[in-house]
This record gives sequence, structure tokens and C-alpha cells, in this order.
Amino acid sequence: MTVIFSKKCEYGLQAILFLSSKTRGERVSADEIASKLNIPKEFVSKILQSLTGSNIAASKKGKSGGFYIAKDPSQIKLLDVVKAIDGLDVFDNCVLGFPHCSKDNPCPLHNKWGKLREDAYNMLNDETIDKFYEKTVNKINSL
Amino acid sequence: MTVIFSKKCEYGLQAILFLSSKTRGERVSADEIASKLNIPKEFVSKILQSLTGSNIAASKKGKSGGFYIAKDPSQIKLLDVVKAIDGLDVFDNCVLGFPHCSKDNPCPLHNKWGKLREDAYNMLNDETIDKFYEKTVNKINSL
DNA sequence: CATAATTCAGATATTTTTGTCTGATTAAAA
DNA sequence: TTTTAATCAGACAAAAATATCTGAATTATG
Ligand code: SF4
Ligand code: SF4
Repeated sequence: MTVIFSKKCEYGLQAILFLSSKTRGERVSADEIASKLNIPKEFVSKILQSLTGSNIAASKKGKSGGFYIAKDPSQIKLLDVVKAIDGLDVFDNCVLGFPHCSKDNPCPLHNKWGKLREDAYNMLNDETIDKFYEKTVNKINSL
Repeated sequence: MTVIFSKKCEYGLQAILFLSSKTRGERVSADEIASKLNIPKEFVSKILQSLTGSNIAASKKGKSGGFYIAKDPSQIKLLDVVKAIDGLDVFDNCVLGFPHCSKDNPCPLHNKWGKLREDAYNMLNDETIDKFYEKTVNKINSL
């Protein structure tokens, strides 16, 4: 069960974090990413392909090709990845699944949830993937 | 797209809120619930059936039968409904989909997310469905 | 008692998400 | 130049979530 992101998005985030733990420009094959992260190879490959479209990842074909990160890790926000894969609807929808109410007469959840959602958004908007470097290295080694 | 709950759970919450807007003990047919809330009839019926098992809803068969709320709205927490339908895993899983790390060396998200998650849990644990009465009445009428 | 309206259980169907396969293209290196 | 190892595109498959159907059991009411 995922929390708020789709599996695609979780895998995308994991893969980007993994790529960011490599030296800049180093190409990593879908095979390696998949086996290190326990993600189906073709699936992660598809996901990274789509992230090349968003200029988050980049790739090189052919022998000794692979995926790498398209810009400096400090320039990639977690939110960028989420936006590219799941979109931002989650930050806009009613947590109870109701069509939007006007803010004039909010239910008891509305403001509380609104606050949480805003915090979550800010969190993803503030955290760039370079900040995960140390943790990611440890994590990968422990899988 | 749902936010953090499954559609089943969203519908369940909506249905329980709807039932709570009726006078205590009044039986409401799946048909009425479905058409008022724009939910597939058989689906909401299934969901309420399952909630009778958790002693949140109750039902009466036969002519002029239907569903009703099993206890006083002030005794039903939103969390109870979530627990009965989706379970509580969402409050336990890593938001990035990683297997759990030890708390010794958390990534930058860990504590921030942990805090948000805790707030969300408390919110659902604090809010009882009686607190939604006024809003629910308005809401239903505006659908 | 017959009828109508309902829940209920279980099977089935549809849709969405997740995962896999195939073959084409690319490029390094033998 | 051939072989090898990779991405890529698009079709395909499997699983999970969502939705529908069918018929049996129940119960109020005429
Ligand atoms: S007021 Fe409540 S029901 Fe309406 S959109 Fe906000 S959270 Fe959802
Ligand atoms: S430390 Fe980070 S990656 Fe690990 S469980 Fe916590 S949030 Fe997930």
C-alpha cells in the first residue's frame, strides 16, 4: 500500500535519489537500478524514460549507456518528481472525496487538512535531492 | 484521484456522514444514499454492509428497511471508519515507499513527514462525525 | 397470504495500475 | 565490422481496485 504517491512515483523518487548518489554524469543501467532497489527493471526503465522528458533524468543509449541525473541534485526538488509523475491534484482534492465546497462554510476537516497539505507541499518543495545524499548511500548499501 | 484514502473509504466516510445527518434510527436505503452522493448503489451497499461488521453502521432488511448509524454520532470517530476500511498502514509506511529505515539515521523527510502523519492521525482521531452535522446537511442539499 | 421493497452473499465485469515482452535503434569495444 | 549492451517505443499481460449483476432471504404492508 502506498501512502500518497503512486508506486510509479515512489519508484521514480527512489530511482532519482539513487542516481543522485552516483558521481555526476555516471551512467547507471536500468538493470542495476532495478536490482539495487528491488523494482521491476522494465518498469523503472519506463519511469526514467518519462523523467527524461521532464529534464530530471537523462539517458544514453548503447553499450555502457544508462541513466543519469540531468542537472545538479541541488536543483531537483522532490516536488519536481512528484509533479512529473503523479501531478499535483493530490494537493487540491478534498480528503473525503467530496467535490469542492466553498471555503465559506468549511467542514471541521477543511482547515486542518488544508494546513497539513500545505506543510506537505512545502516539504516537497523545500527538499532537494542533494540533501539525501548521505542517507541514500547508507540506504542502498543496506538493501 | 483520491488523496490518501481509497475510494471505498471515501465513500464509506461520506455515507456515514450522510447517515449521521438523519434522525437517529431512521433507515435510509442504499438507493437514496447512492443517488444523493453520486456513488454506485451496489458499491455503497457493499461498503455499508462491511461497516455493519465493525458496529459503525447497522441495517434492517425487508420493506422499509435500510441502513442507519449503529451508535451515537459523537461516538464515531472518522478514524474508526478509516480503520475499518483501509486500515492504519498508511500511518506506518515510508512516504517514499522504502522499507523502513531505523530512526537512527533518518532521511530529511522522516521527521517532517512523521510529524504530518501524526497530525493527520490525531485529526482523524479527534473528529467525531457529529461535528459534521451542519456541514453535511448543507453539503447534501447542494449536491 | 401475496406483493413489494429492501439487505445480503457471491459471482462476474470493467477499469486502472502495475508489470512484462518484443523488437528496433544506438553506440562502445573487440 | 561484428558483437555486445544498453535505451526506447509500443504492444501485451497480470493484478488490484472499482463497479455491476443475480438471485436468495427478509420484512412491512395491503
Ligand atoms: S469543507 Fe470538508 S468536505 Fe468540503 S472540501 Fe473541505 S474538507 Fe472536503
Ligand atoms: S528515513 Fe526517509 S526513507 Fe527511511 S523510512 Fe524514513 S522517510 Fe522513508
